[in-house]
Amino acid sequence: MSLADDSAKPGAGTLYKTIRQDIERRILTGEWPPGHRIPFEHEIMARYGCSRMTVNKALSELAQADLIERRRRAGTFVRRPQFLSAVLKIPDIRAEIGALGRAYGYELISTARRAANAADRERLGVKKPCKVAAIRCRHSADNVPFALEDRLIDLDAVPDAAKANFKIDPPGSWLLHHVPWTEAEHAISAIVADEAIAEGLDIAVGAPCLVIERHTWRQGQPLTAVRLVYPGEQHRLVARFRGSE
Amino acid sequence: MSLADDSAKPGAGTLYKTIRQDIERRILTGEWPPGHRIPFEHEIMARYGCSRMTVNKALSELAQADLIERRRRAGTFVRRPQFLSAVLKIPDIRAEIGALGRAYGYELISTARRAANAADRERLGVKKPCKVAAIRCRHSADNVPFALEDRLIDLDAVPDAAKANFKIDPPGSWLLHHVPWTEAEHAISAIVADEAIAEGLDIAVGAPCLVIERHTWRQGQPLTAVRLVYPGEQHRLVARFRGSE
DNA sequence: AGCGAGTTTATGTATAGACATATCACCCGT
DNA sequence: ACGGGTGATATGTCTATACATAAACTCGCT
Repeated sequence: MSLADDSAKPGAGTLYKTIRQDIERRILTGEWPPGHRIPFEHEIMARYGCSRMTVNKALSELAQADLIERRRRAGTFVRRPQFLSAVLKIPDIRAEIGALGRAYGYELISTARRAANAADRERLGVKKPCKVAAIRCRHSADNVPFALEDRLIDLDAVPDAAKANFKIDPPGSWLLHHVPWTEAEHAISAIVADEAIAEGLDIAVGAPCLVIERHTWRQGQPLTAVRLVYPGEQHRLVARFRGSE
Repeated sequence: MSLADDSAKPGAGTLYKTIRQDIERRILTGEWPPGHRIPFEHEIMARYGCSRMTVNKALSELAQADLIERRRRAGTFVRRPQFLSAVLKIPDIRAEIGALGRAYGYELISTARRAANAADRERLGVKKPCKVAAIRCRHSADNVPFALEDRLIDLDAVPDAAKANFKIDPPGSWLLHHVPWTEAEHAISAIVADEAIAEGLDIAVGAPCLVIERHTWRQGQPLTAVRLVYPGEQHRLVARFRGSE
């Protein structure tokens, strides 16, 4: 349209991305604070001299990323600051250690297959009787203990797990590559090492440990429950968050 | 129309959502495993009797959610299993306690304003001299200590913080509502309580504690660094992940 | 065989127009 | 004042079409 800024920034290449980034920038710098009403689609389309669908695509993506909220008839608004959230990536331990450039070691401590007792069912969150596999193992990096794992697998939900050989491959890696999941829940807490943990991790009794408990489901059906214990002062979980790439 | 399955599932309401969910279901159940090529857009549009733009909208959203990968000329493919990742929501502590239905208490322990010393600059990650605010405070729930907070704020980046009154409102809440941020990094670890922490949290020396260290930036500029210490056996961080709603 | 140019193809972006739908704002009657 | 009906309006979905672009494939030349 006529104005000098028509050239705009070619930093994006495509129009809708330019629009999206322009709006994102205004939100992130605080120029448009939370609650602020963003111009209507027809205003933006006039401003950039494009069609409504193009504006709509930019705004839809921002809405999908939870940066803005759209209300029919009312308009589009900058969302109140979300909870400070972060994507916590908890990779397969073998891959994690490999990524650190250290030698991965794995040791199966015990394995059992049994009909689920009350404690197993409670832990997995299943009501009906089922068979489970119970596995304990240890991961190490450069021959230094890295984490202890205590896992239950619902063999009715994951029958293939009965055939898998966990003497060589850790169950976490096997499951991640063979079993699709739809929901996962992590709980992170801190404990002090008791005698068994101290011995397993080669640390002092009373040393702090980080505990991650993870439950995984597929379509509401429990698959596995795992408890990982890390030496707390040596291990850190790091999560980084960027406001939509 | 014509085919029996045209009725499909009205569970979505709109066509593109139906398409999106149909594909999502096939991926999540493993019917279309990682690496599998999804039908071409023209095939899907024939299958549902709709226009290409509608199919494209469904696929674009799945691509934005990282469930599929699209390659020109080659087609659309189911992505390999991502890292087991979870969105860890770390809310403002006041809101967190309020959500638990408990009474929030806040106590300012100490506050200082000074030119940043070497340790401050190291911790914030700034190189140039600047002024900082250093705040220590305690959060409690139902009069039971909940967390200790030790925070640095870069006053050059957040000049308004100099005027804020942290005697009544916790700095985390104030920052969350007044300062837009673009990047955050969390590190989670476990420690045992030393004497100062034990006294502050009213727990025993040697008890396990969960530590969250958070750094926040705006456009690469450090804003604040905070260290939160929680009683480790009472507090759990919970993160739940669903495969795109 | 090896290599480069041209062709094909699936996705990527954009358009103008249409109808649907949720809601807010206003007006009107009680 | 209050409640209900009604119209205006911004977003939500969808279509049919067009051209751009990147990458894989084909083919022919050396």
